[in-house]
Amino acid sequence: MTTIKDVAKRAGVAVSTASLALNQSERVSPSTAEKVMKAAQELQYRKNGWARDLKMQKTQMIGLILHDLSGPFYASIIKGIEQTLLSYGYGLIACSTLGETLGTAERFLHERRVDGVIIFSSDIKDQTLIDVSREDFPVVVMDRVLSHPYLYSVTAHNHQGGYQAAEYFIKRGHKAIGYISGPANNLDSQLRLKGFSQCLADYHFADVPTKWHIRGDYSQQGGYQAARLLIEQGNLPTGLFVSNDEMAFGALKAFAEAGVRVPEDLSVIGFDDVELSQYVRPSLTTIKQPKFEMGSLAAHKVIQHLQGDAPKEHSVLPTELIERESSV
Amino acid sequence: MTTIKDVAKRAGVAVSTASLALNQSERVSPSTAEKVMKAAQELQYRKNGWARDLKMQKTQMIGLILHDLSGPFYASIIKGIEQTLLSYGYGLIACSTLGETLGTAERFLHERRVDGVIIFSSDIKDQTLIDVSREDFPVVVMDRVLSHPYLYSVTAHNHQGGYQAAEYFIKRGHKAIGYISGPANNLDSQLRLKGFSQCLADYHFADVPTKWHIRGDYSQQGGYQAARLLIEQGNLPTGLFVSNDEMAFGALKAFAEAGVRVPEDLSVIGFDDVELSQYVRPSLTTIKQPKFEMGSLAAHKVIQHLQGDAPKEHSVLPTELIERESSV
DNA sequence: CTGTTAGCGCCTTCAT
DNA sequence: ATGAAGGCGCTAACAG
Repeated sequence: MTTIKDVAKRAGVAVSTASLALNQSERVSPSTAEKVMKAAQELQYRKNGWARDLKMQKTQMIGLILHDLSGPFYASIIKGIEQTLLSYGYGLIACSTLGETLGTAERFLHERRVDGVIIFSSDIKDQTLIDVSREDFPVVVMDRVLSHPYLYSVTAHNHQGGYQAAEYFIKRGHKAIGYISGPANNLDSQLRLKGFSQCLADYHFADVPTKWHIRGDYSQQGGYQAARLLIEQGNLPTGLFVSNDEMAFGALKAFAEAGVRVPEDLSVIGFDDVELSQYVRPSLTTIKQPKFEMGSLAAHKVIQHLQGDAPKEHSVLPTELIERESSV
Repeated sequence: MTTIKDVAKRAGVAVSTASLALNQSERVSPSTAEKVMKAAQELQYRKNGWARDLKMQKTQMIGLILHDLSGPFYASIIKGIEQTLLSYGYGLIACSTLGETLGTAERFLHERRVDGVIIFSSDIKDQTLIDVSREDFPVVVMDRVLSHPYLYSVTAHNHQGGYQAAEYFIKRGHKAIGYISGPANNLDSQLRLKGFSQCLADYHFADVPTKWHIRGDYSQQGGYQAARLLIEQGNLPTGLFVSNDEMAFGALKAFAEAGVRVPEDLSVIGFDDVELSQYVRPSLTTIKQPKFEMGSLAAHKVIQHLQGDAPKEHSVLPTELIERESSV
């Protein structure tokens, strides 16, 4: 392992000089600079980023903790985060909390390996986040709202989104309305349901009967199975709100297989507006979350905090119903 | 920023003792251990991961460099990598090469921030990989094949996959065959095309005429536009091979909109077997890459190398045609 | 069982 | 313009 020392020795200069040269400082003569560069080249020198960070007391990197690194839902959010971070000269490194053990995520959280983190994974407990956030380690959550110093949140207005879905059904004259919800421990899902029920109540409709309220897990398979359940009960609703697009895709598959026509027999509304929503057949009516903006805003908050600018604690971004072919 | 020194002082012990206690060593008496723990608690001590890594000369983390952190195609690969890494006690951190600047990716590559890397992004040049790989920094590429010490590769048998697609069309009696390829600089795409053409030649078919060979960019939009182009030419082929599933989704949308019936008027075959392929309508016939295995194998190679076990340099995994509704 | 000492690789005053 | 020395936070001999 060749270090800056080796480079200095080979170039015949002091370590400090080598350091300066390697960092393009002006304070070193062109000739020595060149010598150093040449030596570095010859020795295949690679700087050790962590040693530098240790000295500098910062990494210029923000950690992103996701439940599932590759969920389609995260796509735009990540882009939003990445772009904003980049514009401030920060890098993004991501990890997931998929495996039982929180491995890497823990290390980001507990070992000061990044300058701040953005979290979108309900696998991390509230208490952990509270414990871990501090003045020089801001935390932004995107899947819940937590009030604590150094802890910020950016979420979509899930309640509103649920409300919009219900209102759509009501205004279109649907009477028989069903709901496929997300994981029980998931706050987003709870809020969507709450908004949905609220709207039903506001319009003096009965709440969704339990036989039409199936719990899913936000996966395509889960949506498929939930829809199968609905189908096997006979007697389908005419409007079905599925609390995320992925499950909606699974549900659409199940309906297609069972010969249930969407939207003729059954209108389906999803949630998220994943890119693919417009590509499935029938294309999916859905509640859009402003994902790119959410990501961008989350990144802004981390950076602003790091720069001492005290950003707004909680931001809730509006949702929007996007009508496509799956509903009528 | 509270350090281990502060903890030691507060607990009234030496730094080394504190270190031992904090790392659950047996060599420290329960009573002192407790004192240390208590002090750490009170001071809200967080260990500094980099300092530890610096000392230990390893991070126990592998970097994953993707073109686009959230492409659906990566989903299974990431799971494969993650699971294997985990079983060896390694963590995974990922970054993308999306923004113009390779920012974080560069830092992984050049600054020894991880113990090894796995790469699936054609944004990184061959030469960079060659320069950067070394005995104590193994590199595994998944989007190309490179021969160099400390550089390993895991790919799907893209040539074979292309061949399978063509053979399917031929055996089903298709005479008019089209092709939507990927980005020009993409090796995978080139191989798929080559395999496809090879098969055509083997069966004494003419190669795909240029008017039916459209270049895409592996995105849904790209696939959509490519298909539009095909449609506007009038005169469609009866069999269309699209070199990845994402583009195929876009193409299916274009065909649906234009009233081209799939598979009655036109059979479509994709490539990858992304999870969603089975959920779109019509579900997509596609060439499956063993993504999970590929990821797992890539991870194994990094680890094996790190453990001094000299893994096989190149691995090419077989593809498989999965027939669904989009072809006949 | 615990403390002393010596770095890991790097950057940065402070001299020269 | 360059060099010497100190230290970031941590761990690991080596003594005691």
